[in-house]
Amino acid sequence: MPELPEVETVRRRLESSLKGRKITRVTVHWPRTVERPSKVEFERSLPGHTIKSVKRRGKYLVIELAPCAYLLAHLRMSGDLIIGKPGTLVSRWVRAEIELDKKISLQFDDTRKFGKLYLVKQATEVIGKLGPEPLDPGFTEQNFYSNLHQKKGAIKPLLLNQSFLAGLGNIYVVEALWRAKIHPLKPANRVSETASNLLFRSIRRILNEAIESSGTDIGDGVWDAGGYRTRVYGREGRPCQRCKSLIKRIVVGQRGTEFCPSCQKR
DNA sequence: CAAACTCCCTGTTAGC
DNA sequence: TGCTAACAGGGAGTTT
Repeated sequence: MPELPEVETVRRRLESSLKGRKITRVTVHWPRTVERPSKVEFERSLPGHTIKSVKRRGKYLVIELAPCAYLLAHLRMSGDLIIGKPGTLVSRWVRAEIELDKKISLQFDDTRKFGKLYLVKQATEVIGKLGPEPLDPGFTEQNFYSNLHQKKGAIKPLLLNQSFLAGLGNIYVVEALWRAKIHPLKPANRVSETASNLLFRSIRRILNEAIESSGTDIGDGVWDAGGYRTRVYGREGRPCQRCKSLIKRIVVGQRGTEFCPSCQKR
């Protein structure tokens, strides 16, 4: 499911096609896909804008427009953005189509309808409360540890909290905790500085590797086109790749959580 | 403040 | 074989 590496993959794929294009027409097929403003406002306001840049913040795609507006997309579970031809839908699940000049169209493909589009004056209206960007060079392991140290809840739900750290979802949190040998239920404030530093580096390494592989191969026909192979996620009952113990699965914060019972101690 | 639950959805799968 | 119910998932919002 699209987490930071998958959104970054989409961003890289779209950037060159979209930059400099002018929006000519917008058609929304599933109104609830547009979170803000209304479907009608969205369709009416967007045409005439030109795309200045295509960026990413956490799991959001941030498209900067001229004059002064932002188009943001959150892919949630099954969303994808695909370049196609105007009027020719790339799948039966296209929820919105944004036609551009040069006869191309940006199509929001989303089987489960959880994805969202936003048209706002300021990007901060949508992404203002996000936590630090894990790959931002200005975000250090010292910053990470001092934030972590103040939290008393379990580490796993904390890492999924987008206002604590932006961009991680279930897959990469499970992978990072395994790599750093930390139990998903371990209270954040009881993670040592050494372990916190290792976790920080594990998160970065996993995200970088996944971006290089164009995302994960997990998913049932949706979002499995990447080459990143998980070591623990989705591998309950199979041997740990470090110690051969069998991977266990528990539920933490209503989410399935695989871990190695002997490598990852509480 | 933190944890638990609800909602939004559909394709897949386990169970009968 | 064919059906139904359960399930997965992100994250905002609500309740405990």
